[in-house]
Amino acid sequence: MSNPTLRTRFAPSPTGYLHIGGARTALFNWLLARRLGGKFILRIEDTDQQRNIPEAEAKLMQDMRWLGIDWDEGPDVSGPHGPYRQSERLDAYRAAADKLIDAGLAYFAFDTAEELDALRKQAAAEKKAFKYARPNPLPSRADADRARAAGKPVVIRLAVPHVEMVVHDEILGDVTFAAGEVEDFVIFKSDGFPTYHFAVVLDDDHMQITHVLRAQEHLMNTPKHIFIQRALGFRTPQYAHLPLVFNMDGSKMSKRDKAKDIAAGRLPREIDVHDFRVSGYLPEAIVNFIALVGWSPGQDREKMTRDEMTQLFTLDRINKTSGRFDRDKLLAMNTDYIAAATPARLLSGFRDYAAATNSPLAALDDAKLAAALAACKGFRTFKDIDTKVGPLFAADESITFNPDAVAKTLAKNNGQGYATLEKLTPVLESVATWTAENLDAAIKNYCEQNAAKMGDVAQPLRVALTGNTISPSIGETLTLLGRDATLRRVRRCRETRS
RNA sequence: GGCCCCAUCGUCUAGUGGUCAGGACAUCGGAUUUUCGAUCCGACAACGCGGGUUCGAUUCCCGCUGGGGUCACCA
Repeated sequence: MSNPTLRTRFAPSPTGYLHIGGARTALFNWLLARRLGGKFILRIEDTDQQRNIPEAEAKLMQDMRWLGIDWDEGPDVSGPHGPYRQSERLDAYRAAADKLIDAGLAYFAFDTAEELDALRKQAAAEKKAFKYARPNPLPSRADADRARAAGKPVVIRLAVPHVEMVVHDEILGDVTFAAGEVEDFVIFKSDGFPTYHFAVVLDDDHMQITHVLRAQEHLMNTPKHIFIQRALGFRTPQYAHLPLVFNMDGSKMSKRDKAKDIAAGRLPREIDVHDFRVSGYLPEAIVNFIALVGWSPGQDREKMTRDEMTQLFTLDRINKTSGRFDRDKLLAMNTDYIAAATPARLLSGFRDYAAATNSPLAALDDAKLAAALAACKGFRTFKDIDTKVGPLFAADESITFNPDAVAKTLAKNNGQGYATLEKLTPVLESVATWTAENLDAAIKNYCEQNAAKMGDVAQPLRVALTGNTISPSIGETLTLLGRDATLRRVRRCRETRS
């Protein structure tokens, strides 16, 4: 079952990083294309001059590549149906609009924003739905020129036929809109740019898109798009509207959440793909997780490689129900992926993470880093590595002692912890070969001779060496730190006793 | 408010005209443990309500309720 003529696309507008919801839309389009041997196209929808952000396009592409979602045609790889940026296709949009005007299928309108606003308010006051009233006769080109000369805004509206419209949706089934539901909407803005509706339809036709998978919030736009297609004589692609994804509390996942979290003194939630990268997630875990929000291969399958998903993906297994983004489950999945990753993948994954952050471990060579990663068995994200072993590779002076940790492990019982450090120093100094095994053995031996529990020794040591109670197992910790630094830090810690 | 979509554990979901309604995450309990992770074992937990259709509905139909989306010269 393959379909080489199948073409899907992802068409983000360049307003920032790739949103996690957008990533899912991109993934589903990609999955379908890969499943059926079709093509996946990336197109940049930059018709809103106000909102475009220069860096955004590059970021979007970087995030997609990071997730492993690659495209066959796009702004940077070109292809037979370009250009793949809407701002570079203005002539085509204008020509099409002209054609519609000439055919009487679209017409000029000169209303100001204020006038429209007033009409809408009035309709609302009368509890009626506002529908733009088509003038009769339609304004001529001369009228448009006069309006322009008079400084009025000139837009083009589609003359929408008064007929029922049935949208065939691959996920939702047939959705019917009564005649008159769709008003004469704007297809060309007064700034000379097409609206989204007009541009998508022209682009999808031009790029021979056969399947449009997009978020369900576009469902109400679909009749508009089909009306444009009919006016232009285009065929209609297959539509599939994906269920929405929300926060756990049911609210929209928005970049604003981050600002809200910061304002509330919380750690900002991850919203963009890039945020998850910075938080230390593995892209394959993210891809697996987002695929499962709104889609399921059945048979209780959850863990899947990209290839497995590609084999299993079908439109008829996409759900209609909207979902919530369960970060706990993502974290658990990431933990599993990390546990299952090869040392080499962990290494490359961490390098990737470090490139996007200011990880204190960025400067380590591969051998050191691999050792650090191995010492942290059971970690959940790459960020955990930073907190767990970061202090071991920082300068001695940068170690600050957590007061709670000091109180609990060192100062308690008249400074028992400090006393332990003192007694332990010669033990450590006498370890002939500084390996995790030897150090563990020496410390265990010390515990036995002094009737101490492992925690009584390990915890004071941890605090002395890192300022905190978190580090790999004590032998690993000492090995990663090295003999000299260990003895230095123990001394330094005892000297700081207040 | 108009239009449209949706409805299985707290969450993501599997599933069937007759099932002990399954899995995963979370939660709770226990085990393990030198910290934080992690790991192991166990438990709790769902078919929104009301009508039909049917020998029998969680499953099919209708209504209700609830949730959501959308009503721009944004995409």
